[in-house]
Amino acid sequence: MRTKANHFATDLNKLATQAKALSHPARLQILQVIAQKERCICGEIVDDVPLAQSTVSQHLKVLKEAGLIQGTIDGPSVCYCLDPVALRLLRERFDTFWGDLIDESSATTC
Amino acid sequence: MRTKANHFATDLNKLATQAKALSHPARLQILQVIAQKERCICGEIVDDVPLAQSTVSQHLKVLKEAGLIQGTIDGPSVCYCLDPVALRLLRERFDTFWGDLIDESSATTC
DNA sequence: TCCCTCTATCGTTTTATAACGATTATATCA
DNA sequence: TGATATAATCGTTATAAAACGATAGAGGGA
Repeated sequence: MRTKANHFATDLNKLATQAKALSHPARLQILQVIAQKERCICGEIVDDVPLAQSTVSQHLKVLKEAGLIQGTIDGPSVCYCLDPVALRLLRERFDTFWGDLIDESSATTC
Repeated sequence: MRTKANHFATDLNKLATQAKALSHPARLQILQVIAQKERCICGEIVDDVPLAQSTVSQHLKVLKEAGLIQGTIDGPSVCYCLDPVALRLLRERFDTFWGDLIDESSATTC
């Protein structure tokens, strides 16, 4: 799609990009699985998520490109773990956004 | 796309759906504009956002379907405002999700 | 009534997503 | 070296998303 993403403020772009990484239940579940196991390889995620290996790999790529997880090569497999710093930053980004919204609109209705 | 959304837990589906509503910078900006003005009509948003009227209307529909804003007919125009309850709920949903992730992965790397 | 304003919807085009099977590349192990 | 395991990538298909112009419909004023 021809998104006019460059016409918007950079902080909104960043938040939107990372929100998009969170916009699929499989990716949310993958994050939970990684968190639960602390670190794991792709195959373990495939066992827990009702999707084909190639699809899981694709979702992992999206999460990695959003900077939410890290993957390091470990022999024949790849070890995935969360990126705690990025997640904390994202959480703060969201909190700032909520603050902007909710401070100003205390309880207004229309 | 043939999303297997029904194969995932309902809370993950709900969070993913609302994250998707936040996954475009225009929609984030629209939320900010509404919050700033407390309530406003579509035309005011069109003035603030670099998109055509029909595109803004489409984004408003997405936000309304996600339950994040409300729109009531006001004469010839439509008055939009945030849904503070829904936004608070969404924020809590996110916070629960962050808690799940970050409690378990204190500072693990791979 | 006629015109004007406002916004939703329609139709269209372009691009992105989701999903899968099949293939490829890289390591480890025998 | 050859076989196996692991995961990324390729190719394909189907569907959704983003954007716009044009149109339609509903109200309010002259």
